[in-house]
Amino acid sequence: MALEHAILVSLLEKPGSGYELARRFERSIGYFWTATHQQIYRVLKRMETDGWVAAREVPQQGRPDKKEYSVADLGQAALSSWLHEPIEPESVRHDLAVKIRGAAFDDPAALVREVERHRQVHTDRLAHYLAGEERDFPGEYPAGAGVEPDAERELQHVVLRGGIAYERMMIAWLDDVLTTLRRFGPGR
Amino acid sequence: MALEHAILVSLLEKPGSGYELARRFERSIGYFWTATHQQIYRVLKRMETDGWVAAREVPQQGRPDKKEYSVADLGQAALSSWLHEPIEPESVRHDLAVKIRGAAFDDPAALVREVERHRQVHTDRLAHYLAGEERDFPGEYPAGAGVEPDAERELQHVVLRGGIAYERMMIAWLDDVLTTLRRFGPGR
DNA sequence: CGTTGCTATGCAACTGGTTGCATAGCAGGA
DNA sequence: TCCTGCTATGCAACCAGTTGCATAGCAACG
Repeated sequence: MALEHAILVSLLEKPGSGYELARRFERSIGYFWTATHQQIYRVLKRMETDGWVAAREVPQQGRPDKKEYSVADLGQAALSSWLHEPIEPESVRHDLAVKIRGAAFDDPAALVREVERHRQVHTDRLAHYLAGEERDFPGEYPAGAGVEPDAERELQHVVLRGGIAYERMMIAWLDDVLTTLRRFGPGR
Repeated sequence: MALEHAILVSLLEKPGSGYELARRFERSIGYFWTATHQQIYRVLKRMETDGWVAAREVPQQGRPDKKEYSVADLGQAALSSWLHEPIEPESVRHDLAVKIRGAAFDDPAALVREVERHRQVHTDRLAHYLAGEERDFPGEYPAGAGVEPDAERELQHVVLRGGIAYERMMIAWLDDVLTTLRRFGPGR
């Protein structure tokens, strides 16, 4: 399980409340790890009792108070030991691939719309990533010349580049899928 | 949930026992949908009581008997209706991306080995896919000239091409990650 | 003043997936 | 003969993740 660790990383990058974390999981972090707010609150509570994070009541004006969490020493240690133990390359789950192979026993042409919809989602995500890269990492080259560069920033960037590469690959593949599907007439 | 549907597709491609399905989920299907044998047996039993699949006792020589499952009409209908309803583009979970961003708060250089290990796994999978493509789809071109081509075969191929594209993308990205990681010295 | 909507947190029930363990047939080698 | 190993199936307990619902503060709008 890596939700705890994803939360630790996010809180190290910037402390925040459960609510704020949930919002981050809808955006940047959410592109490689998803979690609902219920899950986050539950895990956060467990992490607090385990001493991984410390909570601080923050009164706010114009909105309800919040509990701002930050990483405690135990949490830092837990993250560190997790980083040092090997993990298995993630197991993939592609519903769409199941559908595509299943379409052979139904109506291949009927999948075209669905695949086009997915393609649109990936195109949107790519545009969103590229905008984020433009905004947060302008004028940076993969092989920058600076001595001892900023690790946090560079590593965020390389993860983002991974997202970009993934979306580009998906779009190209979905085009391949569409070409293939369109070779079959309607009906079975 | 798509495990039921993945099983239906697999059984339509070729009927088989729970054990055989479990083995398939370790290979071809397993590359876009994972499942353990326990999960498969449990779901298979439910599918049988729901009338989605039919079981047939097959006595074997030299090994225990097996229950061979094949898809029933209700299962075919269930698959068809699933194929026609839209699904959300899958939520990704990349432990490695969490680790990479987390490495900024620990020791970036210590991740090099782990990333190299992952790169090796993806290289192996790519080789495995390419060998399978060579074996099962020799001398085929993306835009084949045949009229009314074999849907099952072509759709299996396009899914395989997706796997190949994914592995190539991952290898290239992991190289990018390694280059980035190596710019940081050991220790924090 | 009531409604809508955003921030902020949480419980309870359920479903899907994992892990550990158990059983049994049979083959082949030590 | 016993042990290892592969085929084949399954139970029980647990853990992670989802869904539905509930509450509450406060702002802005009509």
